[in-house]
Amino acid sequence: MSDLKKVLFIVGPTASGKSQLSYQLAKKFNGVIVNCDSLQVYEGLNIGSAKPTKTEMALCPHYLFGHIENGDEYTAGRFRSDAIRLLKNTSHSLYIFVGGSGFYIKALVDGMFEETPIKLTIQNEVKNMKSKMSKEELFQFLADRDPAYAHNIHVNDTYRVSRALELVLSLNKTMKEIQDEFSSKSSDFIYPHRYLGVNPGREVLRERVALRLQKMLEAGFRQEVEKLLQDNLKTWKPLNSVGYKEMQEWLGGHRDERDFLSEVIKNTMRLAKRQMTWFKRNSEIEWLKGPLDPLSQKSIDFLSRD
RNA sequence: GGCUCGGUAGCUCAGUCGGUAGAGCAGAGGACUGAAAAUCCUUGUGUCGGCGGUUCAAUUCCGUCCCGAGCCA
Repeated sequence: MSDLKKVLFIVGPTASGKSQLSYQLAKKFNGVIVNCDSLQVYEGLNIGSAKPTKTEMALCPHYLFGHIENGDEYTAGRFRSDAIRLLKNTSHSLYIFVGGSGFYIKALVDGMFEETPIKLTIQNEVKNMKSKMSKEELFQFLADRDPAYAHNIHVNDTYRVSRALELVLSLNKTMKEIQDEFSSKSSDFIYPHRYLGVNPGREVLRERVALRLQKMLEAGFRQEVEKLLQDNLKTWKPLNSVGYKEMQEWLGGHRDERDFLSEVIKNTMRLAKRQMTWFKRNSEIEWLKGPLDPLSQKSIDFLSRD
């Protein structure tokens, strides 16, 4: 019955007006909203992640928002399986995936290899190497086992070097072999889909980001982070993301309010840029300057047909 | 009004014993296969304040003017 279901992706940089567009389209074409943002999946990250409010969520069904407990780890792979399960197990005709996490969207549409749990011994081995070797030595160690993948990444990117080492040592295969093994299987993502992109341009975006940050503070962003810190989540990785990181520094007395504001705006703009780098590569995206721009006939046809 | 110190990239500044200049930050571009709002890479032409003078050659020396800061009247 999957042929009755279709998927619309609404992508674009943070604060571009994606949500607004998604609500208009959900209403007009009777769609449901699915989250495609790596932070909004967490239960306790509401204000700072710009998650839709309760009022907004009441407008139509929402999925994959806040379904992960604080302190838990989430990944692109889990997002992919959550999204596929959702598509299989529910029966709406239009799923509107909204969010700025390009990696998650790619994982969903293009697929990913099966999750491989990394044995504790290997985790420790890599951790150990990381602390004892220089990053050049660590990189060389990977390059000896997987020259092709090492060629793709940079010596300084110890995050990717370590991750690749864990996989290569666990499976005793190169990254390319691991990835190829996957591509020989067909993707589960079989639904007809289209992409709409919203990007108002840098200047407008900067204003929107600044305004949104003010609103976040008024809505209690400080208190949200204070509570997370009380719950002993200081080292939880999502709290290292834009806004949450700077808020911790402000609360800890390492910045004042002015400094906090300018730093968050700057880092949000950088995030927007990285998000756009991801989306520019996808030539299927139909770009709008704002949520009120008219859609192309092709998109309207896609959304209208049953 | 006099004296002193400054005026070099969007910002803060370095430098050239005369051969047209470079750092940090900001900005821009990019990569991305389980932290992705993360992680990482690449990227600096600017009337060296204006106008004259000396010189083969001036951002650099000299004169003068403009602007800023400070001190003295």
